[in-house]
Amino acid sequence: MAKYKEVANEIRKRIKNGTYPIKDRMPDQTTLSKEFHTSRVTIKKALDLLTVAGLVYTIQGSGTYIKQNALQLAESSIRIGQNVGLTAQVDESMELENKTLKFGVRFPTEEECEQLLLKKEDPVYEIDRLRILNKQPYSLEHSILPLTLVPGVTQEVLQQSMYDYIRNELGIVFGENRQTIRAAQPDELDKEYLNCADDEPVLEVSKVMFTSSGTPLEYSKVRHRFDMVEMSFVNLNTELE
Amino acid sequence: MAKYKEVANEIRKRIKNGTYPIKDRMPDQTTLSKEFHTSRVTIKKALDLLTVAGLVYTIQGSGTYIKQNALQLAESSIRIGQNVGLTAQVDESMELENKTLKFGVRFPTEEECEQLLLKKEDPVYEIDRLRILNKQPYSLEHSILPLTLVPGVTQEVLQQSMYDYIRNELGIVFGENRQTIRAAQPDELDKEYLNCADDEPVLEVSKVMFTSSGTPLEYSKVRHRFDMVEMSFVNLNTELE
DNA sequence: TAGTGGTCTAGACCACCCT
DNA sequence: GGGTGGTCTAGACCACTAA
Repeated sequence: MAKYKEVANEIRKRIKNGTYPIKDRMPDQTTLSKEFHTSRVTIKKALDLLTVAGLVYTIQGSGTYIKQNALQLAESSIRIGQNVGLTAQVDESMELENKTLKFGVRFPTEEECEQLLLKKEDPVYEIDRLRILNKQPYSLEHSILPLTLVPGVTQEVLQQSMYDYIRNELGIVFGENRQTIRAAQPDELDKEYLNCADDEPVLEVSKVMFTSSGTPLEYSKVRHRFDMVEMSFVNLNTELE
Repeated sequence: MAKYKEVANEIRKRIKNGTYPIKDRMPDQTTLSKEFHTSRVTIKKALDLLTVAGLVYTIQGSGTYIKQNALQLAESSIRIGQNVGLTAQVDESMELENKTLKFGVRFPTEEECEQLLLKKEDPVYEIDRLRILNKQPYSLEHSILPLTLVPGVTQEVLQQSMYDYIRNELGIVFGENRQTIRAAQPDELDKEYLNCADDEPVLEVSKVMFTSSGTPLEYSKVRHRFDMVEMSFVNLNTELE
């Protein structure tokens, strides 16, 4: 473990246990560098980590201060880049079932070419799955994946986790993803599989997943019953420049 | 402008204009430090910026590489922490009108106390506004703000921008915010003001806005017609650790 | 084994806040 | 003017990759 991460963790502990009281000013960087037997640059890198994590903030010429909501953050598992997820999380006690509705190969549509940076002749998998949580219909997932990037998909893979297969079997490292969320009226599939009445909407999440090298890997649209999920995230530093 | 930011901008330009081709390896850090007449540490800080921005990625022992989707990012205005917003952006040519439906003062509910870290005796403003875009009902906004933090709100402020008032008149610097998005069936207010039919859902966005020092400033719920908005964001580095 | 990125140091100078 | 954070340097060592 790098020293600046160790220092950051130690300071995080101190904030959590009250050694550095909320809203107080922290010891200055020079003092900290002496205490931790390290250079000031290393202290600065540690404090940068905590700043991005939302625990502290600095004012040049004044000092480093603890945020008032630091304790909430120290408790939770929110981390940089990891701050997006379905609130209705699936935990150990829940039973998740996959039902494959469609599994085929075809050429991509124009929209899919654009999203996945493909040519018209690059074949893709088209996969429709119904996710069932505790015997209740949970979501309808429509996924498009380039055949050349993600080869060897089988019915068995679809029953398990597609992402586990991509990560563990194919050795692909995930990078960023882009999502768009909207509310929508239920269509025929929603009514059939999610048991939506005419006036029961769905929350639709479109996502493009990229590898760490920036290659588009998957374009998916997931539809949820409106009463089954909500999406939460933290938006940092809206006042940059 | 700090030197590492200048270097980052120059490298960004080179990626954009093709000096460093997509998916190629960049010159190594030592070479770059000589070219820019600076230290390697400064080059590293510049590359860190570009990494967070999603333009490049590094593999220790191997090199620094350009991401395949770097060009899309270089074009767009997406920045760190700024990567969340309504897709239906309001630009200059659009006409935005505010209609105040309710403007009152009261004590907070239990939920509001929890979200805003208030005591039961701390009074709050309760504000309901209808936003009208190009003569079309756009959103219904319900806001709760602590009276002691945001004093002096007037009808005139509500007609203009509340955030401008908080920033410019009160000198408060915004920090992070937390949002939750869900789909919902229309209620009576939605039907009256957003012209929702019974089967036309709304997209509801709950938000808690914090100051830079981490004090909760505003708790709001905004409801949109399902066909007027969608929310987009970029989720970075899902594979940390 | 050679090349490359990751980290760390000690000291320096500057910009900014506060009194 | 004194204190504090932001930046920068030159050099060093380590960890990892790739051949």
